[in-house]
Amino acid sequence: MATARKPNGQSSGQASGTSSAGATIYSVAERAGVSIATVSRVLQGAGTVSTTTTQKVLDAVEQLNYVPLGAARSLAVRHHEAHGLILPELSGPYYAELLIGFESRAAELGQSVTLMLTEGKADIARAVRQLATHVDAIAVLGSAAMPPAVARALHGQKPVVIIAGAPQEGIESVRAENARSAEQLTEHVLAHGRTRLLFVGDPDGAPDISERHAGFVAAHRARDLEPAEPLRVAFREGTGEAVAERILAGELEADGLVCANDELALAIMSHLQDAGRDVPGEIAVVGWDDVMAARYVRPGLTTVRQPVHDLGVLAAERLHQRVSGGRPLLEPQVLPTALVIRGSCGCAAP
Amino acid sequence: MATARKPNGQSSGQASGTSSAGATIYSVAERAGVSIATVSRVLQGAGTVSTTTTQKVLDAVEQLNYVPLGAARSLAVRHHEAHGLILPELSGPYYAELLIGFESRAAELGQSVTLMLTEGKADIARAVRQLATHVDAIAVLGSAAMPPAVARALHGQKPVVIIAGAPQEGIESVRAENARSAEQLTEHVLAHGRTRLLFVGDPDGAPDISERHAGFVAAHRARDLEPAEPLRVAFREGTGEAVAERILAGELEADGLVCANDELALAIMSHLQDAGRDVPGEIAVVGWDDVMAARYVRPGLTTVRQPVHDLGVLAAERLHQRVSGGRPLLEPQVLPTALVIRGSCGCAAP
DNA sequence: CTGTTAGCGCGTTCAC
DNA sequence: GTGAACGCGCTAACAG
Repeated sequence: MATARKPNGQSSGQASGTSSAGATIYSVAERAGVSIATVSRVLQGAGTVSTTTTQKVLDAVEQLNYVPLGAARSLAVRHHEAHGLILPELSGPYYAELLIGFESRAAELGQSVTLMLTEGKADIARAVRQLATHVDAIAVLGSAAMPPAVARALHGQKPVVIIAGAPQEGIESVRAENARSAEQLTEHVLAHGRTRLLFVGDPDGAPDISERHAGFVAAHRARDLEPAEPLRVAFREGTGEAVAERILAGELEADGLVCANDELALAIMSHLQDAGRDVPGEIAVVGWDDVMAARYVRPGLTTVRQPVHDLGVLAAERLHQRVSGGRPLLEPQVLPTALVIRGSCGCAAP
Repeated sequence: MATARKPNGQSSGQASGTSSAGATIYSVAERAGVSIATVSRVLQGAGTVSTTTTQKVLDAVEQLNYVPLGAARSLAVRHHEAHGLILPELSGPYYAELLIGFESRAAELGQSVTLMLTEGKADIARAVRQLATHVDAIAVLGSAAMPPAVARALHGQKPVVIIAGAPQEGIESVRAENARSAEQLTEHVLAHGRTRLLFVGDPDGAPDISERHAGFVAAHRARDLEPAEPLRVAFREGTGEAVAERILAGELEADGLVCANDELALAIMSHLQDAGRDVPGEIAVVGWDDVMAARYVRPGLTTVRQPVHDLGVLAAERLHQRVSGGRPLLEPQVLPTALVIRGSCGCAAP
C-alpha cells in the first residue's frame, strides 16, 4: 500500500512525528497512506473523497504542519491568483482608502494583492516588470505611476486598469467624477458673494486636477465671470505655506480659494489663521477629498468627498472579470462624488 | 539548428511577429535560435554568454514581449521572493507609514510585498494560511491580527516577525519604545500643574497601550501621586465624542487627558472646544502618533512621534535576514520615540 | 472513490 | 560559450 514518490529527499526517516520544515504533498500523502491526488482533492475540495480518507489526510496535514507551495499550484493551474496594485505613494487617506477597497474586494474574490509604491523607486519600469511576473493583472493609480511604454507592454500580456489616470489607448479605466462636482463647489463659493476666486493646484499635474479646474472655469463662465489663471503649485505641505505667505504679502489677491486637495487647503487655511486672517470672513477656502482633519479644524473645511473605497473595489472587480475572461470595458467607469458643506466656504456650519 | 521543445502549443505558426499572449522561455529560445538555458542565462545575468547571442535573446524577448512566469521561477529556485505583511486595518497615518517603510525596504532587497488586511475578514486563519502559501516570510502588526495558534503554526514553517505586538514564545518582534515616552509625556503635563489626569484608552487592548499606561502610572508614582483608573475606551471616532460628553456632563472630572492616540485626542478636544471649553486652559489634552491633523488644529496637539517608518524598514530587514538563513533575534528590537510639544498641553506654542 | 501519469515554465547541473 | 535533460511541488485528466 505504500505510495511511491517521485521527488527527492526527506522520505520516511525524517526525525520525529511532528513538524517538518518543508512538508510537501508527497510527505502528506505518504503519512496519510494515500496518493498525492487524494491529498490534492481534499485540500482543493474537488472530487469526492470518503470521510475516513479525508480525515486521515487532514490529520497528516495537521501533524506535518503542511503549507502548500503556492508557486507549484500557480504553475499547475496557470495563474497566480494575485492582483498587483501600483500606487505612486501612500500619504494621506486617499491612497489608503483605495487600497482598503481594493484589498477587501480582491480577498473576497480569492485574490491576494501585491502592492508596489513607485515613490523612491529608481527604476520603475523594472519594478513593474518584476511585479507583472507574479500577478495575473495590474491596477495602476494615476498614469504617472506607470510609464506609457510599460503600460503598453503590459497591456496585451496582462489585464491592466488605470485608476484616476489619463486614459490610454484601449486600456480600461475607472475614476471619480470631477468636473461637475468642481463646478458645483465653485458655484457654491461664488454664491456666497465671492468674486475673486483662485484655483490652487496644477491642472497639468494630473487628469483629476485638470477636470477640477475645468469645473472651476465652467462655474465662472455660467456667471459670465472670467476665471483667474490657476495657481500652479505642487502637492507638498511647504507649498501650502508658501501660497499663504504670498496672500499675506498682498502678492496674491483673492476672497476665495478653491484648492485641488485638502492638504493644500488645510495648510493654507491654518497659516492664514495664524496670521490673524478671518476664514471664511476675509477669504473662503475649500478643498477636495474630505480628509479626517477637514472635520476637526475650525471652521470645518468644505470639500468634496470621493468614493475612493468604491474605486478600489471597482478596480479589483474589473481585474477579476478580465482575468476570468471578461472583455475590457471601452468606456471609463465613472463614480459619483459628493459636496461636503462645512464652514470654510462661508456657510454657517461649524 | 532548430531547438527542440518539450512543452505544448504555440510553436512556430503563431500569427505575426510581435506579441504573443503567453510567451514562454521556449518561444523566446526558439525565436532567438538558442536553447532555453541560454535565455535563462542572459535573463538572470548568470554564466557568460557571447555579446551577439545575448543581443539575439534580448531582441526575441522584446519582440515577443516576454514576461517570465514568476511561479515557474519560484518553483525552480524554491522561494517566492515575496514577503507578507498582515495589518489589522489601514486607517490613519500609522499603518500607512509602516507599510511604506516595509515596502520600500523589501523592494530594495528584491522582495515584493503581499498585503493582507484582517479587518472585515471572516476567517482570518484561513486568509493567513493562504498568504503563507505565496510568501517566504510574514510580518504581523499587533498580535491580535494573527491568532496565536496560527502564529505558532507558521512559526517554524516560515520566518515570522511581530510588529508592535505582544511577544510570543520564540517569535521575533520589533516595536517602538512606549513606557518611558509615556512617562515623560505624563510628567510634562503634570509639570504644567495639572493634578487630575485621566488616561484615555484601554491598556488591555494592545501591548502598546499597556506600556503607555504603565508610563502614565510611573510618572504619577514619581511624584507620589495616585493615578486614576484608566478610561477604557476603544479607538473609534464615536468614542472620542462620548468621552467629551461625559466630561461636559461633569460625569468625569479631569484637568488633563492623556489619550492613547491622536484620533481620540483630536475628537475629544474639538468636541470640548465646540462646547466652549478652553483647551488647554481648563483641560489639557495630549495624544500619541503625531498624525497630520495634530499640527493643524489649534492649539496644536502635543503628542509623541513614533518611528513608524523605521519599524517597517526593520521588519522587512529582519524577514530578509531570516529568509537568507540568519538566526532569529532573541531580544525584541526597540526603536526610540520622541515627544512633540505643541500647545494642547499648556505650553505657549501655537 | 482512489491511484498513475503527464505536464505547468523555469533554473541548473553536466557534457560538449 | 552553449545545449540536453532533469526536477521543483502541484493539478488534472484518465484509468481502474
